[in-house]
Amino acid sequence: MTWSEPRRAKPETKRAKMSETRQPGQRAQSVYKALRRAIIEQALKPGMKLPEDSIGEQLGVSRTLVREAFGRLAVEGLVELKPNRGASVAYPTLEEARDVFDVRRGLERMVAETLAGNLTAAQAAELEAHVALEEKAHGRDGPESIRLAGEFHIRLAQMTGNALLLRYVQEVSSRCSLILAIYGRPHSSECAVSEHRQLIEALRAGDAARAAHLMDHHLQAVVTRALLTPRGERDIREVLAPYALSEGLTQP
Amino acid sequence: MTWSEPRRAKPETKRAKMSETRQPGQRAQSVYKALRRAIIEQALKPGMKLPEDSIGEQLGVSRTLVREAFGRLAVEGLVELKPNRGASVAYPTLEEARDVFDVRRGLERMVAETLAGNLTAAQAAELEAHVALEEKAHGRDGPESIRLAGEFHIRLAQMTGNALLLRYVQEVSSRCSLILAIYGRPHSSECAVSEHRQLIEALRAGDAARAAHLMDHHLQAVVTRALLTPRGERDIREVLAPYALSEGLTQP
DNA sequence: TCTTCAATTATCGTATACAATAGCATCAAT
DNA sequence: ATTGATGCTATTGTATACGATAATTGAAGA
Repeated sequence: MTWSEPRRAKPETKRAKMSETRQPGQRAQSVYKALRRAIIEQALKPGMKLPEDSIGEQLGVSRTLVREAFGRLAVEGLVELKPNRGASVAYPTLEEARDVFDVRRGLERMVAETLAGNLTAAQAAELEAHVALEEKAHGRDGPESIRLAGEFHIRLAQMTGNALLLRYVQEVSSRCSLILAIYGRPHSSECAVSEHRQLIEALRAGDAARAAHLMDHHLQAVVTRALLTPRGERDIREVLAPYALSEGLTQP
Repeated sequence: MTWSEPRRAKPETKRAKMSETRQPGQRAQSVYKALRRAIIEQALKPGMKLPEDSIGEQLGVSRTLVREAFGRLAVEGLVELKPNRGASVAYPTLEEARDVFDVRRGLERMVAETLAGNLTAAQAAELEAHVALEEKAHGRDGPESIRLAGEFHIRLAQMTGNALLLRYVQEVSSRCSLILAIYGRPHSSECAVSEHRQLIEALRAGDAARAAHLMDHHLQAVVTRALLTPRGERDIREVLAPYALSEGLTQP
């Protein structure tokens, strides 16, 4: 590429945003995001071993960056990091699952209370549009439906304008995906569309108490619809874990 | 070292916990904890630059481990990580500060609601004892008083038995320390002892609504007592930040 | 044939090496 | 004297190297 005016320095400093020029730290972020998505979409299944070498090789980076990503994912509870035994996709216990859902209910209640009466017209419209999408994708296309339902909650959190609240909601949402992958029914509808509709209505009306209440019960419903169903202990892990623990052994 | 019974395999697997034998990953953890404490105790002041080399040298580890610690601390919002410019102790804006306090109020309300009516006698007694300590350290020894007040909230979170809730409360507490270091009054009493006493009483009585309400107002009081006092923009940073931002510059 | 021990291999934990970038100082030109 | 360019230095981003630990496999003995 030739520059018509190579003498002037300033225009160059503006970091050309060409697709080729990846700024540093970007690749680490990419690894993190790739793994995160893979876990949430269950391409990497709960409990699966995550060797640093093979993953780095696959993604075209060194172990260093993979390790960095593991660190972040471990903080978020998506991978487990055992000393000298490496990383594996987290396999939350039922107790941890309950903890996550409890916290999630609390956080999303905050979201509802914050948003009640403070939605702009544009925001309300966007939420309605989102629910419409959910309705369209309802019966067919299971994964898409699940993704949309999750996104609804994320959008709500974003609308609060509270960055920390958003981060926490994202984190518990991710972990809920994992949890439902393990303990959820195959076709639990996740979020009933009508419940989302009612919630929007309450937010619009500025009825904080009702909005919070709806959100709380909505998430509670998700739990009872999906969770609480160890579905026949489909995994030997679940069966053996208590025995292993009582013997002081670590589950493989 | 000689083993009297080297044939039996089981006793060996118990990993001897000799003080000399540091298990791997331990050193990384140590670096993390050291930096965390240093930041919270304001040995490392907000905005201070954190060069990887010097810190690693000081702590006797390589940049690798320092970097790992930075990653975790960045997730928790205690350090800021800018590409190619390294790490520095976080310097939360007033807006971020408000976000943190809002989330904290929500989280601790959860704690209060969870604990109300569920305190064992032993737990109640421990809390009373803690408050007694706070009272003793009230006037004198500022730092100690602040530490105790913070610990009270951590102990409450621990008593819920919800590991995730505990982690979040710890995180927001850390960040609140940073925030108060920047925006707090020199001698804000932080937590009024009487408010802690009232809270314990409500928890004991099982009055969830009153407990939540007390907690909420207690933390709100902390904010108004301490925060909201940019104390005369004592730092040029605060003054220049908006201008720098509007010009796309990053504050040094 | 089954158990037990030992050697091998795979993988991790940490340090170091090397390349890239940003900040700074020096110096020339107007 | 001030402004802008240019090379130097410090520090970061990433990869690789090496020692240490755990998994595995194979062999030997019962």
